[in-house]
Amino acid sequence: MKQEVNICWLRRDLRLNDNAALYHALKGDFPVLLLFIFDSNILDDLNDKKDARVTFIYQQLQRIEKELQQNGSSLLIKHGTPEQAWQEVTGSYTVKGVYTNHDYEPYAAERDDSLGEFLRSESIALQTFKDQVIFEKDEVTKADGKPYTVFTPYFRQWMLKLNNFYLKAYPVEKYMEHLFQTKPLAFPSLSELGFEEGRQEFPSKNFEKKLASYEERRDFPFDDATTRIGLHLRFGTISIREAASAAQDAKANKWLSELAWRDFYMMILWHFPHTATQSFKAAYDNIKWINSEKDFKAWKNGKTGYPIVDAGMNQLNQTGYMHNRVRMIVGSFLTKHLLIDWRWGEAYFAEKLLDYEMASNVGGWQWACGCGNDAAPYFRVFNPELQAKKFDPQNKYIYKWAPEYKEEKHVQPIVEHAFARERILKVFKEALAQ
DNA sequence: GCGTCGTTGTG
DNA sequence: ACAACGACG
Repeated sequence: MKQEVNICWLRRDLRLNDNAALYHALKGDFPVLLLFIFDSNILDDLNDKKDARVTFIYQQLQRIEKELQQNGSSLLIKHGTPEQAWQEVTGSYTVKGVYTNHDYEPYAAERDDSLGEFLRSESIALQTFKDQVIFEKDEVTKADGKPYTVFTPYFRQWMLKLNNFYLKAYPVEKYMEHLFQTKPLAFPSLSELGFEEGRQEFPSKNFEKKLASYEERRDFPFDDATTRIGLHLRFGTISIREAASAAQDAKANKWLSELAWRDFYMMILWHFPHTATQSFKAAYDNIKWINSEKDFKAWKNGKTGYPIVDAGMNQLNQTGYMHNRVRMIVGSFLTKHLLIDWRWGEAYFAEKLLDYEMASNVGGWQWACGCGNDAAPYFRVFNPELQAKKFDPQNKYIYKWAPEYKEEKHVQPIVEHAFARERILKVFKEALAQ
């Protein structure tokens, strides 16, 4: 005899508190069973079997399972394509309704569209909610209803619209007794999923103490002045509402604006999904990239001969993290000094960054290269030495991550700055004239 | 008919 | 936080 349940499908919202879909599910008419799918469409593309992000997700699910068991419930875990997984779920339970939170990436949007179709054919309602941003796709628009493509006016509107109601937590705790009551369900091991335990150390969720000095110190990569919550926002282990209210309480407007950048890029990716793989400014896809494999390898391995670039790439390779100021420098260097396609850099960050998030990563790379909406102009070429002098004046960051530069004998730069600058100005000008 | 005051709903 | 609504005088 199949049991009647509402399903709440967790994806990038791995928490039981302040969760929009879970709140609405628990207020529905049937007991709520939480579902997580290890999506083979995504996992099969990961080359590293010790991918730290998989380890992180796995740990978070273990924590959620513990919380659910304390409330007499258990997490339903599936492994396979979403189609297969949903066939199994609807085969084992009488699913009365499905609740899930919006995901704005092109793959996710397609996946959820086809789930909606499948559920409709089974006469099951799918209800979806805004959860991972403060304002989503159509909430902050120009007067004519069209999406903003420039951040500054977008942010002005975003701030005008912000009020305490949008920052209020969904009181999920009050409705926990509406969870589906069950003996613990099967919990696969990491190796059954085809993975091994990777890096264990993850940034803490204790970000509030960083807010006071954030604006003043955020651009100095040696300082531990940024909050490092990108990973937690990526997987929803910190609620965006909690983050934004903390920013308001601390009057940390610069940091709040960074949360708005995140909303902005997700909104852009939703309205312009082609920008995941193509330049926002189409003319920039005419650029004749050199795309030297040798130079790309040198960049990846921190062997460009530019201390700040090499230090950044070493930090990324060793920790899965790079300070944002340095992300801008290495991004500018790859695209403008080496004339390598921003997509190559984007893909490398996607592979390495613990806090990888498509909208922000694509947005950041297109910004660095100049081909994005509201991007740095193409003729602004970061001078890596001046950037280092300004933001790492005592070489503390450089010596920490690229100690070889403590030695007197210098590594030969793979390209000379003045030459590279002239070259890129010419190449970009030609491409944009077409 | 109209201003005001409390209540309700909203993400 | 704010708007919409309805009761009240």
